[in-house]
Parts: sequence; structure tokens; C-alpha cells
Amino acid sequence: MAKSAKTEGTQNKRAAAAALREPNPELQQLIERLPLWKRPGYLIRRLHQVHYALFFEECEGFGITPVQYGLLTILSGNPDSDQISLAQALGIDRTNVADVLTRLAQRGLVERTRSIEDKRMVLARLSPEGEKLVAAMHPAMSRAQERLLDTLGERERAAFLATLIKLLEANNKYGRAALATSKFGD
Amino acid sequence: MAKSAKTEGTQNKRAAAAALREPNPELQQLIERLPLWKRPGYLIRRLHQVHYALFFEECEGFGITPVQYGLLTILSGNPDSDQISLAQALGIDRTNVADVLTRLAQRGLVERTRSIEDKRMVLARLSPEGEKLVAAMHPAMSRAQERLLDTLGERERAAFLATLIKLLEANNKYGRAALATSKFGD
DNA sequence: CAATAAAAGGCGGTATACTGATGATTATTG
DNA sequence: CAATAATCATCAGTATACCGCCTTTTATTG
Repeated sequence: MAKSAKTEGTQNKRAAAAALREPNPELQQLIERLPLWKRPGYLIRRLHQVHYALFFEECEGFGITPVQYGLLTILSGNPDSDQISLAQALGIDRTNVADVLTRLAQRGLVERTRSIEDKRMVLARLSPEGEKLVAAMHPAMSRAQERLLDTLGERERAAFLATLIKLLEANNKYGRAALATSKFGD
Repeated sequence: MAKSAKTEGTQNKRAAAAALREPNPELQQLIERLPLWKRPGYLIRRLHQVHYALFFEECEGFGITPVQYGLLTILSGNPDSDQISLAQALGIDRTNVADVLTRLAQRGLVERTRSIEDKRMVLARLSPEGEKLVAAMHPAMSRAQERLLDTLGERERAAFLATLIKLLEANNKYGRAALATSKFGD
């Protein structure tokens, strides 16, 4: 890579700045054995961000995040769930569930009550407005999911989803966000 | 699903609580058309979390997050980069780069200086301690990456990585975190 | 060359996501 | 049945990750 100095003007200023120092050769060699784009963790993080961007593009106006819609989805089928059950069903931390529920409750989409049988528990359920929103937003959410894998053929898409599920089942034990039971068998 | 009342004792209390209300049938039907575990965005979010957990398990003691190591990796090969270049190389937001750099600088792993040529730019490079850490941590980071796909056979692993890269290239345009140029061609 | 546009970074705000500690309630056990 | 243990929620703290607005500096243009 030849440096064409600053004769090129603006475009090369950044490149020139980045080349002020020579990289450490030993480090360079080490890093090249496993560059960013060969690290599955890095690729997955990027794809996760892409999904967020697609989700917001499709669901603009609803003001609901992917995690919030996931929680609303679970509440749709499991009214009056406690926070730990929700955490295990959604695969996020229990403290995080409380945060998300607080925001959803502030917007009137979710109602929370103390359980009478076990006063430690706080039970959450959808409000009528919450149910309406889940139904109204579903098509947009679906479109975001579809667009993410749009570029794949039928077989590659199926293989990709199968591998994702396989990896999650194999690693379900990690972190406070482990699912209670495998929901992937159905 | 028959409720076995509270004769079962502790185990069923949570289930009983969750079944206090009957789910809305129409909503139920809608949600079952695309349950959580069939949503690629959801699966990817979960796998992302699994990677974080594996990374922390392998890299315990270093006190470095996946994103921080990604940034250090880029600095290894590109000393004196500005923050926007780093953001585009790593695929994260530029304000986020500044946050991460601040923490790395506080720990003495990174040094920042104002560019002389362009006084708007802040250039970052590894300190000697930073270089040592990148080298020392590399094996642990590699193990985390390997463990994530450990359960896959050779062919499935290659196919999975290829699909990930394909999806990222197809969707690179989304969000403030878009990569400057495709680094996936090498 | 002065007025305007563009670029870089900083700041404030919001939303995940997790750890560790604490307090209230319930369950277990000696 | 009282002491202990387990469970559930909450709080404080840290680290991503992004948006929009602002100031400073550089580039463009009439």
C-alpha cells in the first residue's frame, strides 16, 4: 500500500493520520491469525445490531424495542407472570425484566400487581391497550424478521435457523439469562 | 392443561399464578404464527449473549469486554486512528467509541492525542501496556470464539460463518454503525 | 476572502444487559 | 416453633449502543 502523501487532499488525510505510526509486527501477526471478521462473536454482534436497525425501520412510530415486543409476546400467552418466569422465558436478566416492565407500565401497556398467594411476587399482564398494540405491531415485526434473512435462499435460511437453535441449545447454561426449559423442541 | 391446584406445593405456585388469567385467544393465534424461537432476531440476540458469557468466562481476570478487545485489535493494526475511523472499522457508533476509549485510557491501555494536521481529530493508539494485554489475552479470546461453535461440525461451522458474512454484507447499510468498506472479502 | 457547508468530537438522554448487595417474604429444618 | 435457608424483587453500579443537538475546526463556494 503506497501512501500518496497529501497531494490527494481531503480524502487521504484520515488515512495518512492512521499511518503515522507503524503497527507492531508481532502483534500484527497475532491478530491476523484471527481477524475480526473471522470471530463468530463479532459477526453475531454486528448482525444483532442490523436486526435492531431493521426492527426500528419497520416498527417506526410504535416506539417499541425488540426486547419490549418479546416481553409483550410472552405476556400475550402467559398473563400474570412473575418477573423471574418472564426472564427465563425471554432469556434476559431478571433485573432487566423489571426495567423493561417499568417502561411498559409507564406507557399503560402493562399492569403489575402483587401476588396475594406469594407476596414476594409481582405479576404482570397486558392492559387492553397492550393487547391492541401487540396485534397492531405484529405485521411490522414480522417484516423486520423476514428482511433480515431476505438475501438467503430457502435452504440456506432453514440451515441458518437450525444452526442458531442448535447453538443456543448447546449453550443454554451460560449466564443469568438461561432459559428455564428448552422452548426449541416444538 | 389441567391446573392441579396447590396440592403439589411449591413447584406449581408459579405456574398457578401464571394461569390466573386466560390468554386472549386471538392474540394467542397471532403470536403462534411467529413464536419467539422462530424469530431470527431473537435467536441472534440470545446467541450474542451466550458469546458474552463465554468471553467473560475465558477472559476472566483481564477485565476486558468483547467490544473493548475488538477496539484494541483494530488499534493493533492501525495506530493513531481517529474515532470515526475506529467506529467504521468496528461497526459501532462513534459516541460509543469515545466511551470505550475513555475507559481504556483510564486504565492506561490507550493513549489519545489531538491531531496536529486536523485539530478536530483525536487520535488513539495502544500504550505499551495495551500491546502487552492484546498479546496476553489473545489465546483466551480465541478459546471463547471456538467454544461458541464447538458443537458444530466442520462443514456446518463453515456454512454458518459464510451465512453470517453474507447477511452482514447484504445489510451493511443499516444504522450509524455501518462499516466503511467491506472487510469481508479477504 | 467572507459566508456557508461539512466534518469531528462532546454532551445529554434513553434503552438494554449484567453483577453484587440488600430487604421482605416464604420454606425448611433442627 | 424458632432459627436458618431459599426465593423474589429492588437498588446501585458498570458497560454497551444509539440518537439528536451543539461547538470547534476545516473545506467549499460565491
